[in-house]
Amino acid sequence: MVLTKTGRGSKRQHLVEAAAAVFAEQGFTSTRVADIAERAGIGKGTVYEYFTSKEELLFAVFEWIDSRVSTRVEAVLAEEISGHEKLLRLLQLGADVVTEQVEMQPVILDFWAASRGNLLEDRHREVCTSSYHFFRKVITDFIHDGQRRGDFRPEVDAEALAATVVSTFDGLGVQLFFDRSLDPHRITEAFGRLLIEGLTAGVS
Amino acid sequence: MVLTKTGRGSKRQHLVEAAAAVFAEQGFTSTRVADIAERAGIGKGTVYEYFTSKEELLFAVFEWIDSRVSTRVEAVLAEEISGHEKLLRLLQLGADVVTEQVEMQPVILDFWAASRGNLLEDRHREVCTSSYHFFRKVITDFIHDGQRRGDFRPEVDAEALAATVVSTFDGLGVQLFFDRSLDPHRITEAFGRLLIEGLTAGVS
Amino acid sequence: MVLTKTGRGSKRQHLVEAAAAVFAEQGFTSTRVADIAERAGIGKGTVYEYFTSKEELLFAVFEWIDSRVSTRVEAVLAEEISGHEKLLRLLQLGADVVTEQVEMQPVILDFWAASRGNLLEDRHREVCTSSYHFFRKVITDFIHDGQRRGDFRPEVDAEALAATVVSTFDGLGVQLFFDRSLDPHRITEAFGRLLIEGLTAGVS
Amino acid sequence: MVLTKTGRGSKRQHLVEAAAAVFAEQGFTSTRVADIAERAGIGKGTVYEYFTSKEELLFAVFEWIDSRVSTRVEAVLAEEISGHEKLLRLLQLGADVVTEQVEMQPVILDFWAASRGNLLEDRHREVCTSSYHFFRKVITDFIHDGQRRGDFRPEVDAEALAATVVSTFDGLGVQLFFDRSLDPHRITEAFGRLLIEGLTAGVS
DNA sequence: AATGAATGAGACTTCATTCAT
DNA sequence: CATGAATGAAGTCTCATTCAT
Repeated sequence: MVLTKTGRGSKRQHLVEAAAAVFAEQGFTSTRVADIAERAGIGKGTVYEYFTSKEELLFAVFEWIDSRVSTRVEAVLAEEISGHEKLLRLLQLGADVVTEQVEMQPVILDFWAASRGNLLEDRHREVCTSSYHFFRKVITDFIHDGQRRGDFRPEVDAEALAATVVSTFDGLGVQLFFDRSLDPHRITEAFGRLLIEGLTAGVS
Repeated sequence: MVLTKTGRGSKRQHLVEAAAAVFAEQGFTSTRVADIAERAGIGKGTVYEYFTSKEELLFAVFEWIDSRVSTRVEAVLAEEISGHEKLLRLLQLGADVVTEQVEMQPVILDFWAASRGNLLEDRHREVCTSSYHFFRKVITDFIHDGQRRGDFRPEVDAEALAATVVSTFDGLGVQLFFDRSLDPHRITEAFGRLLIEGLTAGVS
Repeated sequence: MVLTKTGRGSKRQHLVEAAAAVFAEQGFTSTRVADIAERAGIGKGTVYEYFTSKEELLFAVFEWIDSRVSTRVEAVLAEEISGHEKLLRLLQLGADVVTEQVEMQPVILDFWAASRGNLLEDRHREVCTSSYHFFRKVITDFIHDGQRRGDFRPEVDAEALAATVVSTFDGLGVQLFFDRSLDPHRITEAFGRLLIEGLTAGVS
Repeated sequence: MVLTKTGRGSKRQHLVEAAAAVFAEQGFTSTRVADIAERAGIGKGTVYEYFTSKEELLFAVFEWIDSRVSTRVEAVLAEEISGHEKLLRLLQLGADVVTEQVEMQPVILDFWAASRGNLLEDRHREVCTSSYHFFRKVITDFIHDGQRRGDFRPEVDAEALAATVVSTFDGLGVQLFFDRSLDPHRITEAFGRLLIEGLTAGVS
């Protein structure tokens, strides 16, 4: 491995990605710290130079996955396109993420599940909650924006709809993980049609 | 404990419910078989008279939870009410279930998560897949029915919508588990409005 | 099973034989009391009506095996034949027993092994010791008899030779158990030639 | 414990010897891995750094015992002495080994017994068989040698006699273990006289 | 006498974590 | 910084034995 110019940060990141891969393949519980170290090409003890525990690594992996999605979402939001266009792009992104991340899904399931019977239970909840907050806020703001501009129907319950959207993609990720015969883009399209209609129906 | 007249079957069920409670509280991994036995008021070894492993118990719990929902869904489907009414009742049921089952949610998360790195991985997937199949079929049939009767728009992609509905409630269950500030009925209502509009817009 | 007229004794014996068969097949440690009960066609709890423990059953099996050999040995001793003839018959019997009992050998090995780390350790030793005593005495007496009659050389150490004979057949049983390519009759014949020569050389 | 200069290999050997001692005292079944660790002065988990299972340890102990005898036998064979002298030395060695190893005998009994009802059954058999092969071959070769040189009678069945010798010492080990009143040297002497006579009688 | 459901002691083994090098 | 040998806590599961029926 040639990581000469890499600083501490990137080695940590290297470890996060190795952990993500192994967690995804074997599941959190079945993964031994030694497996991660091996995958990362380092010694078992070295893992503890970067993370205080296996669980901490799970947090880091979850946050990494989460941040990658956030980044992509923010990129779409920053695009200078119409609200309608942006909605389509966001839905498209959701379908893409769900599709690309099927193999990473078990890590998310592990993170969710690990929240019980654990000293870090509260932190789990916080991380999840704040992630949900972020995504809901993005969508809520987006809807409010559209409503302000007169693109979306004003009577729509933006918060509730945002929660629905987040739920749908979350649930789709799970469902797809277990049943690969599903077509996320087709499903997203159907959902998108519902959304667009619901948001714009009757609007000029 | 008074279980005098209960046969072997109900003792098993008694155990399933004890396990469900403990799994929900402590999480699958943190639960020791002894905890379940204690909760059920029996000896540790007795658990193995009814289940071959702790994992088998998780299966049983999941199937129990799953079947309780199925039963309620089927009860609604059997009601002699209009398609529109039935849709509302199903959504209502979804919100109810999600609300009532928040405390059971971790068991579902555990079951999902337990599917990786496990000899029973395939069985996990099968159980999940067939559960999804069932719920999607229920909704697909329901939509098709409505389309046949002219209640719903014929161009709607029933399968995709069914997957959406299932995803939404699955995701809502998760989201609610982490963030109790959410109001599932309000969210369901917003989603329901979308659905109804999407299904019936433009239909006489 | 038709055991109508059989008294308690024969049911016990029935159990001993069932245990012998299962011990021989699976080894003492790997045998569960339930296996024995099943083989005997009775309930698991019933075993304890006849034997106080699994170990007690092992004793009974060993003693049964041992007594069957003793009986055969005594039958040969009772025959009215010359000392030389009798010696041949005894050797023949040894080879036969070893051959017939290969499949029972593991029970003997289990019994020997079970003597350590056991509350009944002393009893194990006693049973083994007395069995050895018996067989050595038989041979010692036989040699002394022959010496008295002038058939065998008087300077032969009867006790030591008896121990040798017992050792040889014991060891042959073990060796044959592991290596079925051995021919016990051929080996016994070679040993017998040694013995006869050693006992009779130089005697008229 | 001062093991500073000892490499990994000798630590393993240290463990083998600790295991041998504990197995001999308590028997394989009654020995807990923790007992061995304690005797070796290491942690329980450390045992598994060197051996994959308790059974594997039993193999190692058996092979160690076996190899020690082999080494001594080979040393005698390498001595530059007459065939007759060598035979005496081998018999003497057998008696010595049996005497010195009485306390180790239960380990051998355990190893023999452990061969049944076990996934490693075949390996048990192989190890025993090859040990027997070795010792029989040593004796067979020795007899053939003597026959070639005209020291031993040519009509003697070398293989059968070799099996007899091995059996005798095996059996003597067992018998002595249970009955310490026996004198192995006296018995060996009696057996030796038989052997020598049988091998050399009538030869110049 | 016969049964088998219930029991709980007990042991192997795993693996996250530590720490001396 | 890096390592991996050492550790011991912890938990699943087995099974001999009991005992109410």
